[in-house]
Amino acid sequence: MNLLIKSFCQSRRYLQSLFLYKKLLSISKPEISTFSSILKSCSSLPSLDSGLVNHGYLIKCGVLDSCVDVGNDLVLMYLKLGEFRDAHKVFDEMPMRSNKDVFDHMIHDLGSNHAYNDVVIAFENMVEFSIFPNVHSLCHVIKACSNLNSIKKGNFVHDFIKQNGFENHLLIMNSLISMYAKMGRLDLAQNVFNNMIHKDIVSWNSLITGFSQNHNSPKVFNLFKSLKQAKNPIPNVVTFLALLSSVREVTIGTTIHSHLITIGLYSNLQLGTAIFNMYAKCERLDYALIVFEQINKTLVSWNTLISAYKQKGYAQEAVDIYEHMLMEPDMKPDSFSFANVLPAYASLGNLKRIKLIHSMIIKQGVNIDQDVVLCTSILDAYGKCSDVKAAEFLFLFHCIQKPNTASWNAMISVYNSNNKIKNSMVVFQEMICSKVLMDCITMVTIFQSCGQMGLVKEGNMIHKFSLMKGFCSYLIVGNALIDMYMRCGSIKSAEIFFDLMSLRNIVTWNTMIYGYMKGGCFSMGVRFFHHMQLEYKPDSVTIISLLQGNSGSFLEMFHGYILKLGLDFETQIINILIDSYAKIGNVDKAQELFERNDFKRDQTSWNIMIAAYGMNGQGIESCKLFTKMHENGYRPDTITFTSLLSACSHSGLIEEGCKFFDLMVTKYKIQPSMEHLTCVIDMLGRANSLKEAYDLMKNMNYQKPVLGALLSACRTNMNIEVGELVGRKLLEMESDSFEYHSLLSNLYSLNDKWDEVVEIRRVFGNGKVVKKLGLSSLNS
DNA sequence: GATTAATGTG
Repeated sequence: MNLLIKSFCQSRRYLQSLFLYKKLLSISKPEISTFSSILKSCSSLPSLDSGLVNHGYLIKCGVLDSCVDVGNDLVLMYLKLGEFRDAHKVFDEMPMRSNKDVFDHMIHDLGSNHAYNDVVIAFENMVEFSIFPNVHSLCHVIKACSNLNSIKKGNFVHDFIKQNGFENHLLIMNSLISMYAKMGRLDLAQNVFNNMIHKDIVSWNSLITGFSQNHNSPKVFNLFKSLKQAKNPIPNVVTFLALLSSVREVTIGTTIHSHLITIGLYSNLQLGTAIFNMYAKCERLDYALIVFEQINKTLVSWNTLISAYKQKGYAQEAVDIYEHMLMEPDMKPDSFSFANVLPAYASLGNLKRIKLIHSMIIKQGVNIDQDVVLCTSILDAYGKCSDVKAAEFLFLFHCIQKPNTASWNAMISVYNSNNKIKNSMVVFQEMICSKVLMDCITMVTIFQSCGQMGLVKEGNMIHKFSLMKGFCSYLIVGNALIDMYMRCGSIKSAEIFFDLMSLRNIVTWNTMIYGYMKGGCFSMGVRFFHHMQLEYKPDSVTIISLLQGNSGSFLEMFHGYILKLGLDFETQIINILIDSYAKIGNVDKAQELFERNDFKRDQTSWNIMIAAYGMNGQGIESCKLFTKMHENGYRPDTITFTSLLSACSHSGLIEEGCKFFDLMVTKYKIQPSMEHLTCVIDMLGRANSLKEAYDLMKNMNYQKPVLGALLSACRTNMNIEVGELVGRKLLEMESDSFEYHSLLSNLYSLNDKWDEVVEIRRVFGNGKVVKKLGLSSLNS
């Protein structure tokens, strides 16, 4: 029975342990170690009543007089229950206080269990009862304050330290530096550091790391210089890790890299990872890859590589690396790998893989409830692939434990990208009510919501809100604000804010130009284009912005600007020109640019030219170019096939299109995207093979937007058989969708199936369908 | 029993 009680307690089944304990008392006297389990149960439940009863029993049977451990456990129980006076009383009355530092023990216990709040409370009570903590406890308390991010509590501990002569204690001072640094109070950290008479390498490292984590590179390098001048202590691995993460220029990085080779630290695994991460951040993925190949590969280094490629926008490469890693023996992805690769799959629109990873995460027993970062990553991935329900589910049932700023932002962004702006606004309001802090990205995202729906009134209110909170002085927020006003058609408001900005960048100018051109104010757009050149050289985004709206008739004029600026050698800009000429139907000019001898074609150029032929009805040329692209050593990607399939579908090349689709799936292993499937449905629809299309969808797990397209195709083809299958499936997935109800009942009505129309109308309930279809006679 | 330490989400 004693054993069973202990095991119940260990598996956190405290009620059962207490229940069994009561039974045990009626039979015999428990073992000493059982008391400790029971006291733990009382404090964990928590149940003060049971605690008091047990205390009484322990006094009655005299255990407390003979056994110090049980006494300590009793003190601990009262402390955890928040009954500090009782705890102190028991402590005071203990006849054998051989183990005086029960409080210190407890702080150690609580600290190791990350119960930071309790650590601080225990410490405050020690101070109140004049029990002197030891050095170890103080270190725990400092760490606890830092994790709680409470400057008030931190100051309290610091005062205690000053008043009690711990000021020359190296460990404690180092902990204080680190605490202030983690709170972002580098001023206070520097103060502590300056006042230290003896400093060791940890003191220096704590401060340097602090500045490095707060993105203050100049300070990091200055401190390093001082450290070298002081000649003592000698920099170590930790120093260089901080240094490397502050490097922004590849030349400096290379210097450190070679220095590390000279002093023989290069073989250090952590440093190796930090070195190639540094190269990746300095836009030198080529160097990064070389270093990665040189060092011993660990899970961390793989994860870092995936993250580097993903962050630089190379989603396909990130995915390839991840899949390569899976092939390595003994390399099992962890939550870092998943959080890194999910956004890559999301930007490739690969819902199937996202679901697969989600199930892998569950199978591996990773607890996403405890991992906000991972949960947010999955949520966002679903959102980007239009699975809003899955994203909502994750937010509500997993992130809800502790959604952070990023989770909230992700949820707003999910609604934005799926055109559910009303929901974006609701989430934003809920976010204001929650205790989570907002940041610049929150503001940028919510301005996107307003801009997308033209909600100028709301946008204006949130503008005031962010002025109040001080977000408007950040460039990204200001730029988003201008974009919002422009999209809402409030050009005047955008201009006023633009004039007031104390700091602008090229994005600011591009946003203004984009807004003017999109809004049809061509002459203002051109004026800004000229004006910006006093400060910035136009980039590809500027050119795209110029070519917005119905500015096609100005294309030749803009082409002239580009020539004058000498930008006609930049691949990205030529790509845009090809695309623009194609869009106004001048495929010859597009072809001329593409075939120019000095044009450095890239993958995108080929994709764009394939699409250019396609949108002008020259599907056969698209197919020829596809072959040529292949001959030139380019591997077609998902966008190539989007262009190719839509070219085939536009030009009625049904057989070719279906062949390319098979090629894409079987040879290139590319997961069909929504666009691919929509093209295929269109083609099969023309061939009146909608049943085949439906079977294809079955293998794609029925993605809603694609099914919607299929239903439309059925309506066009008057195919009631397949249409019914698809329509019913869609309504099964989203029964309240007006769009699907209306599509299905439209199909029925076209086939004169009026009973079904009425049934659909009855299920949907509010008569909207009928009204929209102009069938008001049925309403009466 | 203790202080700095390579990879993650929007």
